[in-house]
Amino acid sequence: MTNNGDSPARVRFAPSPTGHLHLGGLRTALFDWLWARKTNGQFVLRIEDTDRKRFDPESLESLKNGLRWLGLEWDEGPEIGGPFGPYVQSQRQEIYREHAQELIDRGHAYRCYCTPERLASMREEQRRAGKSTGYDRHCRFLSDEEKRQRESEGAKSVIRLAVPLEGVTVFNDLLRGDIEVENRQLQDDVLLKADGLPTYHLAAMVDDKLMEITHVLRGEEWLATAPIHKLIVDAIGWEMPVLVHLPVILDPSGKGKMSKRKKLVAGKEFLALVHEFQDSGYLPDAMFNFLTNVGWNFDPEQEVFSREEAIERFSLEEINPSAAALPYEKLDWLNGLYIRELTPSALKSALLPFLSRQLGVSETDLISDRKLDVLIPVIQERIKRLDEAAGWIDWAYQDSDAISYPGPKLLIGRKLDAAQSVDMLRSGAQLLTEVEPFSAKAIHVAFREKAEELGVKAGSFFGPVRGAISGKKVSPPLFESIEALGRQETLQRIKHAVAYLEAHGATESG
RNA sequence: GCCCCCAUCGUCUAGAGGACUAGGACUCAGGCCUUUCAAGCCUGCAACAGGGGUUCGAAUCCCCUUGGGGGUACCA
Repeated sequence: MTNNGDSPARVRFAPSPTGHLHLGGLRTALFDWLWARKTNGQFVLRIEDTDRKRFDPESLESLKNGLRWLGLEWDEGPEIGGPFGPYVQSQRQEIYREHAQELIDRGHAYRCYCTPERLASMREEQRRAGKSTGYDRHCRFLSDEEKRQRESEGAKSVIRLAVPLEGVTVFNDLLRGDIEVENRQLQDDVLLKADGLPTYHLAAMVDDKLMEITHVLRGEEWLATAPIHKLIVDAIGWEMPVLVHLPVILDPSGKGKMSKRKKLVAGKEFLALVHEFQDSGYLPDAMFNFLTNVGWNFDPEQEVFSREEAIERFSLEEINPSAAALPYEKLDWLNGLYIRELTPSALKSALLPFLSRQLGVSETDLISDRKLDVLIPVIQERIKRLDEAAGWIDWAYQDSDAISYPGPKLLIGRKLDAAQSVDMLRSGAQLLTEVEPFSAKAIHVAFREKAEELGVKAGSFFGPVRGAISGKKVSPPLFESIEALGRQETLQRIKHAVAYLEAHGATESG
């Protein structure tokens, strides 16, 4: 029964388009994809749009974008088709209806005429009586006479599964083994709704069979309904696919299932939706690496690995059945690692949309901007997310007179007073008017020599200049920054800083 | 309430009866390096939920308790 990885598996990711894809869903898809690739099988994308009330047309794009972003191309499904289509459940209504009818014919299902109102009041009564809620099977034992009566009245009906009144249902979960549930704990769940559309229970079982799915990977929230699925499959006379219930992903707080809402934990905002991670500048490769190691472990001694390595080693049996919270800090660390491994030009193109948006400069202007070529290599090891780059270099995109100093202190070197700092700035300016070529390297050498000549520490000398050109106390390495800015602009800023210090610095000292 | 699942450092995890003085990673702390900030390197803090069994021997197997999670819809 267990597929150990040699025979090609057919797995499916079957999201319902009711909202944006979140990381839990993406992780399920990732494991699906990994298993399909590992076994040289197929990864099928199926859209479970049987809930007309919650349907959100935009979410379909979000879903597909998320999968593609991570590099999880599907072998069959929407847009590309395949031999088992259609892959959208709303286009398969007739198939479900036939199977529901077959179930009725065989005595495993029945029509229920109960109104939503009756069901609601029934539940209300059950609750009041302190009993557990559940359908009371009112219509299951209707006489033929009564049924004819309802039909002639034109009463709306649903089709419910006739769960055996006694006995136990046993199903197998690959990670947890056999699980037994007493049938009296089960409900006569609805299979076909009044609008003619199936519920998940029916639709998923029918499609998994018809699409020849061998392994079902799904969230643990489905574990409780697995007996129902086993009953349905048994009733039709089919075999169950291998079931693998993936552990739920918890909120960063470790409390409760991760929701699609942003959560504030310890004052920090945590992301949950795939597009949010995309917009924050997480790299697909980093996310792939990260997600693969939640619920499964590549190698306890090796945190970083490629997709190919992951495919090679992945196995279903090794999946950890216990729920896990996402280690966000580890994601940031990994993302920084992947950013550092990029070539400067690859990083530049990855950065373009972020910089353009945050700096207000068009992408085409940025592509030809020489400043970026100098600055990107030096901020590469300083950012963990792509959206952090702008904060490191925004000063280079402001006009010199737009640079505002928060106070004289920024321009005063360590262990120096304002007057001495002015001297430092002037020395620097003098150096910069003469240095040739105007490159980080040459500037560095000149500044070093000057610091020695003046008998001051490098930090005392460089600090005021850094403040002068960037308006910040923390900035990218000084000499690359100066090179990026260019001689004229740098001198301009130093001049401004000197003027500022002379006007405001009299009373201050370092 | 009832049913089901789960349980190793703060977090992600390794561990499938003796190789465990419980390993790795992130975070955090300290140090080195250093023009700020990073990156890098080194060191350190930190866990088998509790109680009973089984066994010569238990983080590993069984039971109970506790804790956490999921389900309890004409949602998926």
